[in-house]
Amino acid sequence: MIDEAAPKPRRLRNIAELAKLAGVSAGTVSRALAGKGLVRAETRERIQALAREHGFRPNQMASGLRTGQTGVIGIAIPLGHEQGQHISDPFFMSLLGNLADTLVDRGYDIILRKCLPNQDPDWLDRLTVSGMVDGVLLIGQSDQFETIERVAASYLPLVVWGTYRQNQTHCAVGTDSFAGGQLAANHLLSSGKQRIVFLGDTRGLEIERRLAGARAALEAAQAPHWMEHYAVPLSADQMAEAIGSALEVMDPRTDAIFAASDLIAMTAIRLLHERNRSVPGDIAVIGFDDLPVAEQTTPQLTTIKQDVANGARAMASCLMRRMRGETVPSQTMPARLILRGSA
Amino acid sequence: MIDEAAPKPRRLRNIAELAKLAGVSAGTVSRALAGKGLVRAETRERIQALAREHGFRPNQMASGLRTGQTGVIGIAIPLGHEQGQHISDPFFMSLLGNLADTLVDRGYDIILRKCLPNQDPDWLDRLTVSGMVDGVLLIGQSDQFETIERVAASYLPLVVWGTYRQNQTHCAVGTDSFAGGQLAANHLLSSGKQRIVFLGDTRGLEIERRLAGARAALEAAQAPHWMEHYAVPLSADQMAEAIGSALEVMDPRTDAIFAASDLIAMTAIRLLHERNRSVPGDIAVIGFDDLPVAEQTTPQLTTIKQDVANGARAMASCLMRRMRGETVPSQTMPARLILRGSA
DNA sequence: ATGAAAGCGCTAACAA
DNA sequence: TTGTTAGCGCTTTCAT
Repeated sequence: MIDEAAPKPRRLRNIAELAKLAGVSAGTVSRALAGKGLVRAETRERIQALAREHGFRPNQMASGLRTGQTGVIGIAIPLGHEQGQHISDPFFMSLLGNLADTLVDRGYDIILRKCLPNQDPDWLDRLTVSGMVDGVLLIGQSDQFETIERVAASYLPLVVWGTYRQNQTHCAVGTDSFAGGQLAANHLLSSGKQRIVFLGDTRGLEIERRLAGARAALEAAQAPHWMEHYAVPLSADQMAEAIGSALEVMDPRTDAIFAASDLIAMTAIRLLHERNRSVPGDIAVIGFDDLPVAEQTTPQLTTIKQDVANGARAMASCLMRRMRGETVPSQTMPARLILRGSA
Repeated sequence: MIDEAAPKPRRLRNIAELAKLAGVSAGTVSRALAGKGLVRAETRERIQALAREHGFRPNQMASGLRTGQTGVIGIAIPLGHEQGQHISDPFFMSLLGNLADTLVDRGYDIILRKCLPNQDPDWLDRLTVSGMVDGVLLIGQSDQFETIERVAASYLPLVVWGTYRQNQTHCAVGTDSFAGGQLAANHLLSSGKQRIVFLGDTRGLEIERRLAGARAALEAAQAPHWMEHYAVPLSADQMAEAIGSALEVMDPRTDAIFAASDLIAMTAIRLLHERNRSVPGDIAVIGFDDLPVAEQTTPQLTTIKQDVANGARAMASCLMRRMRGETVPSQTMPARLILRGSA
């Protein structure tokens, strides 16, 4: 049998080949595929049908190069002081998932990058000037405030999840950590707790604000009370150990723990159980984040909720506007107390 | 003051501008920046210093277009039958984190994409022929086995996390789900449990194999026993409801639950507690995945461990070899029983 | 409505 | 060792 009938659907390599097949010029194909109205409807549909049939899609690299737009947003997770090599923080993961959703809805692709500022001081520039992205989202400030400020001074389409400081250059979207800390401490105080231990690594700006908020609440309250503070790493394996030793070292009269994250809170609850200390009877535990798993613990976790869904949308919308050249101010999302069983 | 002293560090837009600044040609700059040995050491270092000083980096789009290599790997999460719009499954997230680590180590960037096959049958081709990626990793097969097979037939650099079926074309790396199911069921049987309920959506290939393995184990055992099966969605909000109603409907003599994931297991344990059924006394619960949180529940979760770290490394290494043109076979990672308190 | 041609920024073959 | 040049695949004036 002669292969005259076979349409020979060899993979089309570029617009020119499709153009030859359609008997038109490359320019026309480009216009047709872009769906612009500058092509006769009949021609456009014929070309689109042909493209579909051959599974052809214009090369995004070439089009990006030509137009100066890539259709890609870079999302970077800076791991400065954090010990672990892994992107493990479930809150960050949840934020990432929400960002992915909202960016996809807006037609953007995502380049995901884990950055290690200690090994590469240029981590942020590397992304912004790579030519691969139209804008950059940072999940967390880590301990890189200065670097972010420097880059933001000359690179507009950059939005960061984290804390806003007076007069900072870069656009930050984040939960009101200070208010969240106040909320947590006030709740503990109003349950009659007075001796609070804070568990978290305050080298992270947000964590530091949570502690500051709690301290402020204690000072505002007219009662005998105090607060201790122990640093706890974010990486899963070292966390339990650090919390365990904090539990050993801390004042035995401690009657409440304010954990900088739900993960820390959950681990603390487990370790307290192992030591036969009841929660919240002996020691109340309050977390931060309100991860989905906060409902799954026993007792269920009382915590300060960060609204990731709205946070992600806010970040995306700020970024879009900055990509258009607008200078958008930072934005703070409210923190909310979620009352469950642990405090 | 005249600005003669100011080095006027205007942003360099391309290699040509840097070349002019260095008094060499664009070609030389390109070679110098690539670190190749075809440039006099002194010249190379001078150029590199200049680039560093001005924060210049070659445009990756242009270089990608020219070389046909992008240095980017696409990671796609297909959500076919899954209801939720969100990339929420913590096991997938954990795999993603590990993949990110190992790919970064190999010098690759990652394009992350959430795919909705029901809304876009071309979801996979869109990524493979975009020209944006050197290879593609799929996190899960969802219900897209046929589509993956079709694409894999003509696109070599594709590796999928999931199940291997006899004679399949595409390269799959995954835990031995069948063996994992056997392991789980045999453990329950050996603890004297006989009436097992399986909780999970068997439209996912891996889930289906876990159930099949458990069934096989039951049949192999010479004992009176049976197994029921209830579908449970992956999305967090609907999961609890589905499990709750399963708990209502199921045979009251049920003495064990085999959950298709740790998340399902944790939710089941919580709901059982709420109904005053003790775990594992009244009902044993065994999970699947061994997420970090499996240690945090009360009681701690007995589960079947999937080795994500090695799984991610295996996927990456298979992909690299396929990108070099080798045809690499599928790979199955062993499942392991992790004994804790819940079963 | 369509074609021709220039050029986005880079790399690599070829020349010198 | 370095410079020159062609061209990766696309979009977009400018002509027609």
